[in-house]
Amino acid sequence: MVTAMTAEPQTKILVVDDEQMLLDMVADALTFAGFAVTVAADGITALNSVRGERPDLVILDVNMPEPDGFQVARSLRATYPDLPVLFLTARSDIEDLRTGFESGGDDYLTKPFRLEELRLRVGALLRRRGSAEPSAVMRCGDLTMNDRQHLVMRDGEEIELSPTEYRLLHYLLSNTGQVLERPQILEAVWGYEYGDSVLETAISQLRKKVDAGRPKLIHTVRGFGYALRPPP
Amino acid sequence: MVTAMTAEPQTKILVVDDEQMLLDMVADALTFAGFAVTVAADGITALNSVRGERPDLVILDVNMPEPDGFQVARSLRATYPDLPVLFLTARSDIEDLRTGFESGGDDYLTKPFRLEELRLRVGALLRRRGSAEPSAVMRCGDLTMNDRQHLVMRDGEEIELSPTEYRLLHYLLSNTGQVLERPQILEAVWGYEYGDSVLETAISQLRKKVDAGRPKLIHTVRGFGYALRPPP
DNA sequence: GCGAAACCTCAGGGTTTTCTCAGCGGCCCG
DNA sequence: CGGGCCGCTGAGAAAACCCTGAGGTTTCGC
Repeated sequence: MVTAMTAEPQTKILVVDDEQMLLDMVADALTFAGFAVTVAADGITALNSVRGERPDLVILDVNMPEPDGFQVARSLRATYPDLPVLFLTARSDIEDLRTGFESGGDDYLTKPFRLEELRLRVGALLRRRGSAEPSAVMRCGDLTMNDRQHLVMRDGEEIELSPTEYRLLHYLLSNTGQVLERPQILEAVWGYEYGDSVLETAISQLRKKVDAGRPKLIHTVRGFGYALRPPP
Repeated sequence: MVTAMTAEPQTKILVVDDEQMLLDMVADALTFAGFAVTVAADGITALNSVRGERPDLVILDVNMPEPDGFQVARSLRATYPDLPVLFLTARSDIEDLRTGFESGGDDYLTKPFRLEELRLRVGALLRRRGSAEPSAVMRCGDLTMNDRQHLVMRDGEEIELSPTEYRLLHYLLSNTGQVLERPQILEAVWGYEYGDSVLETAISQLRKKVDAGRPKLIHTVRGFGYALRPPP
């Protein structure tokens, strides 16, 4: 791997677009502006790339096959609530705009756009985010999750989780104390179009691993949803 | 009659523009969207207003006499680095855009724009800031309800409620002091097509848990309905 | 390709919650 | 003072809600 030898921790940006030409253009412009740019041509690749690369910002084309930009954003939002997302789209439809912001986007740029404007908006988003970087370890009682190392521990013992279980717990942890309604969780962790049973099964599994014997952290709030709460 | 969605402890927005008509339009739209809106017609007034009102977000027209939008923004940035700023402008000049972001703006919208888009962008900025976080605690005397945590307490003690009881109390609390007629409550909590008996039973249950021994909060208004009132 | 792990669906069963109903008691007005 | 309306409350049946295990399919690693 011959990537940058700069000692300076470069800001990483992931650009996702299935249109090769646009992808190149955007990537070049941002690279020229001094960012470390990674690219992905589809949603799945993008999600994997985020997991691996840990970019500081993601630029998403809305109009893609498979998981479109919105779906990718929702998925990201579940696991990385603080990761800024900027949408690119050809349609300037107000409906799209709404969908974009509702799936957790931070900015929205319609094609054709000036590369300069993109650069400026990226700058504004990054400036904001810089100030509020929390530690990567989340906690609730004696349960901890180190997201960088992908390590979950309860009372000193490591807990092994499947990907879905991990994402679910991550979502619960990043909203500790709050009661989360089922559709909300489903949307964040699965990305909609699933029934409640999926959630219930996952919760059941998760409890077996997390709340085994020990005091309960995962609480059912009948009629509403679930909540992660410390014991006292 | 609009049957309001949620009564958030309102988020405050300051709108600054020297064009009266536009100012009104924007202010109205945001008020309708549920924000507490303050207005200012010039930069100086705006700066004073920020000091006094502590808004959660500022919308600035760029093109104003005296201190223009950019100058106001720079001024604000010095004292309130975390206060999000959104620019409005007639010129879509790239130079302006640059100046805007460089003076600390967080977003930039060129006229003409759709009010809906403004609303969405405002939402996105607030979400980031965490300001959209409604403290979400309602109160009546020594009774409190934290809606996010689904936690109801009276005089320091936790009270456990069933879903219906919770929804009912939530509705009463968000209309504290008012006399609510039965059909109104039924529609809000049950969604009609039920008889009065259902309400009466629920009220009865609720009283047992909320007004146990202590001074009455839930009052019957004979011939009309019910009201939640703090003791004198 | 093969096997294992992960995932979704589905149905059975235990609990809690909610609705209905009917009797009781108090308030208002004649 | 008494009748009639209105609202309160308890009990039981019905419904809703949630948990869990099993089975079949897809995904992933080797």
